[in-house]
Amino acid sequence: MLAVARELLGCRVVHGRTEGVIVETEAYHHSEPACHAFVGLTPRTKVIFGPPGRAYVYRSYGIHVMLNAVCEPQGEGAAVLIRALAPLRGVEMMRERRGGLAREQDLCSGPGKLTQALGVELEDNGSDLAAGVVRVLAPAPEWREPRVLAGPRVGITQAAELPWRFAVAGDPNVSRPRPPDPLRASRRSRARA
DNA sequence: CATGGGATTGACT
DNA sequence: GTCAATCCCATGC
Repeated sequence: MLAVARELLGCRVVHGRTEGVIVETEAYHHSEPACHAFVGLTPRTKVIFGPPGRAYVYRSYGIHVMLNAVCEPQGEGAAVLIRALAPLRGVEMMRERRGGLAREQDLCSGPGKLTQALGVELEDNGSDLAAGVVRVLAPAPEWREPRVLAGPRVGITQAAELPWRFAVAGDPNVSRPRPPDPLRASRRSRARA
């Protein structure tokens, strides 16, 4: 599951004529309390315990739609939350859906933002990410093996210490707060000293 | 059937 | 930095 969260970085998400490159993910597993599947098998968590390669889509805080990729074999509750994309295609459509924002890096820089920009709906819950309305495709050559930063997950109160958030280093579309980049940090401390 | 919490965002101070 | 918006669903009476 952690390997999947890393490998999804650089992959593309396609919905209709809109497409983006995944630059930030978070892993969740039924063995830890931040995961919806922690409570066991219920109508809500059924998809997370189901076969891998499906979309787990749900509404958060009554407002935002979240998109996850289910992983691990059926019976094991694990999913990777897709937290940010680099817009690739259909940028004008994304802008319209997001309310005409000017900056491209504000279109998909958060889990609720990217579903709004792509038009992902709650009805996409349980759909096949290889053949459904929402698809995940292999990375383009230039997005293979990006430099990856890991850090604690965002916006949770349970199991907050697990470093299960992954982001492409230096990408402007990564949501805030950004995981610290060791290279930049060392340069800054050198400049200060 | 009523209640409460949550993997967020944007507007405001 | 704070705060409200807003709804699905698990849980408890």
